Amino acid sequence: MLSIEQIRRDPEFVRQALATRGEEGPMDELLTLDSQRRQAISQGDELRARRNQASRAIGQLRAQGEEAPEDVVLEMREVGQEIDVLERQTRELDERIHSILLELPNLPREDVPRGLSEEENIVVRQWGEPKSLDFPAKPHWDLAEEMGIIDFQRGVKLSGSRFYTMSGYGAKLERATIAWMLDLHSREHGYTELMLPILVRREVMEGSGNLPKFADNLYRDEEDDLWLIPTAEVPITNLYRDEILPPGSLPRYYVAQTPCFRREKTAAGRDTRGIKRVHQFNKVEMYKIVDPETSDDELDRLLADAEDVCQRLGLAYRVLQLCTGDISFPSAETFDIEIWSAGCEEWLEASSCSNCTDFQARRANIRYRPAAGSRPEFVHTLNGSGLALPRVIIAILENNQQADGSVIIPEVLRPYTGFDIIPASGG
RNA sequence: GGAGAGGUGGCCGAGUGGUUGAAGGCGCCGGUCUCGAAAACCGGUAUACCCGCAAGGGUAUCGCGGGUUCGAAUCCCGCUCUCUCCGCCA
Repeated sequence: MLSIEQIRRDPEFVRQALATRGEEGPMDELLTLDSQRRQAISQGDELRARRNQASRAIGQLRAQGEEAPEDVVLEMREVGQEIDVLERQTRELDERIHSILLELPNLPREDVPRGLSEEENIVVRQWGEPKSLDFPAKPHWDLAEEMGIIDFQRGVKLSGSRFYTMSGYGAKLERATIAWMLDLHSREHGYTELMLPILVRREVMEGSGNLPKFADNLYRDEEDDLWLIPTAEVPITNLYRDEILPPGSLPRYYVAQTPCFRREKTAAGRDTRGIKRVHQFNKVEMYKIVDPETSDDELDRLLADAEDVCQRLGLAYRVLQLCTGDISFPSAETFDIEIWSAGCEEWLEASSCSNCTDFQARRANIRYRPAAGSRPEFVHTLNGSGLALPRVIIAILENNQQADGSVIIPEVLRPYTGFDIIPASGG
């Protein structure tokens, strides 16, 4: 959420920053509502002050055994009604302002490349060479099906399109990869491992920025109004909701594996084959809660931690800096990591690392106290996939496939899988 | 799902209509004392909003929302959350 103070102070700046994302900020409306709101508050406060004064006087009279003067009581009764009216006005104005603010995305950092579509994203570096095989490379949907480690048909039978099941070596590979990633981040990169609820309340979704704007991409349990998380970022963002973290408690680094649920309504028809885009997938997510001063540096390190995963797996990748129009709703700056996969011959987005600055902190009201006795300030939050499993599995299968239809397991995973090759018939 | 109890400041805990933002204690910060520390003593210690250049002033907040009243932490109603017991259950 953007701060109304900033909008009040420099509406033109905010308008232009939003424009770089292709968003129109209704600044004039906001400013009008804001000034009306402040006026209503002012008047209400004044009347309440009067009433408090009168009531206190009555209290003193009563203490001395005297009656309250009739005319004062009558007058205050009227004042009370005026206060009610002003309070209702204030509440309405508050709600209108709030609902507009909830729909506005974060402002991009200064150095984010300007641009309205993904065409303007910039490749900032590449690691490794895209693998080319000396035999016809199969896409994973063929390869995995032939091996018997992914069953698309039966996934559809259970849950509909874009669901799948894994078995045997495939299921073990995914479990091993998750465990290895969690160990890497928690043991070597300094993150605290979390186990989290994957069903959350409505206000939790608001705090992270998924509601109200992106309700159509979420699954929901109507009866209890619980929502299935699209990423672990959602519950982690809200861990410290409405709290003031004491001095010395930042930075905090977290890592968690959760299933992620996305309806992908908007993407109907895209990537329909294989497991690249599905309704349920596993993801290892890294998350940081940091001092605002440090968030730009923290983003670099977050990205480096995600890159480390690719490097150790021996997956060639490139890092993209997303342009203003392509960064996600709560993000001020985002780098994507795309890994090369030899079968579908594509760069697959396996990680997205974002600095959300104080955007989520404002929504979720997460603050910290820089020093004992000082005023609370909003924290900065960052998140990054470390990594999304299906696309890593795709890349491992497609890049490491052999001419005989088997797949070599990356060395770092072998202690976790307990096997170093998936035979051509591995289900 | 059934029955009961309860939600007060960072924590514990008092408070059933009138200077209660809220006693007391703990914790924390500063000071005195000390070579230093502890103890003791003294002082301070919520958040948000509004007006103001500032100094300062005002308002709100005792789970949330509504009601009664000149006035509500205190009374009434609804909701919510937590705990205990029973039931169910991996």
